[in-house]
Amino acid sequence: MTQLNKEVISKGSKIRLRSWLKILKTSNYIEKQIREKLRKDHNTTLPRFDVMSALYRSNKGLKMTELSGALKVSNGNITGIIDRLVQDGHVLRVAVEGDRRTNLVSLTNKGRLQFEEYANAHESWVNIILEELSDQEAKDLIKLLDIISYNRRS
Amino acid sequence: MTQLNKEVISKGSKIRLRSWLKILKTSNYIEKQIREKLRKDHNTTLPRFDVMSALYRSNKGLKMTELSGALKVSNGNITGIIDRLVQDGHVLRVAVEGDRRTNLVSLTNKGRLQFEEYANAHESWVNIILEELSDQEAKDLIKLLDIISYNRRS
DNA sequence: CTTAAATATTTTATACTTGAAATATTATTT
DNA sequence: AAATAATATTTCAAGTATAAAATATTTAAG
Repeated sequence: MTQLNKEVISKGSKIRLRSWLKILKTSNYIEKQIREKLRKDHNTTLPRFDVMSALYRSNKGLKMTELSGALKVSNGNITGIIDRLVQDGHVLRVAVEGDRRTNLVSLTNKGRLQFEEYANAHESWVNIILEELSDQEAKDLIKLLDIISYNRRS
Repeated sequence: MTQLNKEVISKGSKIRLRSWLKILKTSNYIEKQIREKLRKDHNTTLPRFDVMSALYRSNKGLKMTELSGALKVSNGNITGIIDRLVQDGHVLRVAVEGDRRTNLVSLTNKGRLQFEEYANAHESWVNIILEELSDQEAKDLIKLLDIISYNRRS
């Protein structure tokens, strides 16, 4: 390999590395603010919010495995989060007749109302955090990020 | 507020929300692959990699508080990670004369060599994951993400 | 100089997170 | 039908993460 080639490759390499570090930094920066808001203003956590969000979008409820699949986390993880949401009265585990392995998890009325509150607050926080981004820039950003996970398995 | 205004605001609102969800999804997607690679190929973890990376860039070592500040994590968190890195022989806690509260943490030779190995692997993983992104797109992406944290305190 | 304030770090309690092992149940194969 | 495979979930051990309390030490004020 020539010296020139090495440089070209190395240059492209670094800009992609920098892109990733920037994505990570931005993501952590936003995530941190949201976690803090959820904790302080609503006494909840991002994982619980995410689980409730997935349940909110489904009518009939979700199985544990469907939840872990949707949020791309481990099965064992979901168990603990659901345990706590059940304690809070936000979520219910319902036995499925015909298959005693499965539980269908769904929001209680309380959980449903609570999530709507969270979701409204969440949307306004995000708008404040991203207020410097124009509509067009937001669209461009989505398009660029789409390139990265274009041919993704999931 | 008129119906039209509501719509305009709501529209802008949603595109920013979608941007954030996309950033998060992309970041998690990449992070997950890197964590898995670090664990399987190098028997280490992302937090340890991050700590070693910060130490690698500093000559004289860093105080615990400087580390937690640099990585934007809690003080108590760093304690545990350093404990494990010390056990591995990758890192050293050196007493600072003149202030017995402080320890200066730095990489051992072993840790320094090890990190260089990690870093090379890391860069090539990132290049593979982001290979669909052209140099120009990578630059554009960075520019857009910069807008978000433009007037950031940190 | 001695109390009070500030700084540096660790400890603690709680919650997340993972992958792997264990359990339980259902479906399939012989 | 009995053994085997597949599916659904929980349990477990280890590591990460936070905020708050506890410790230790240094600095500053009176």
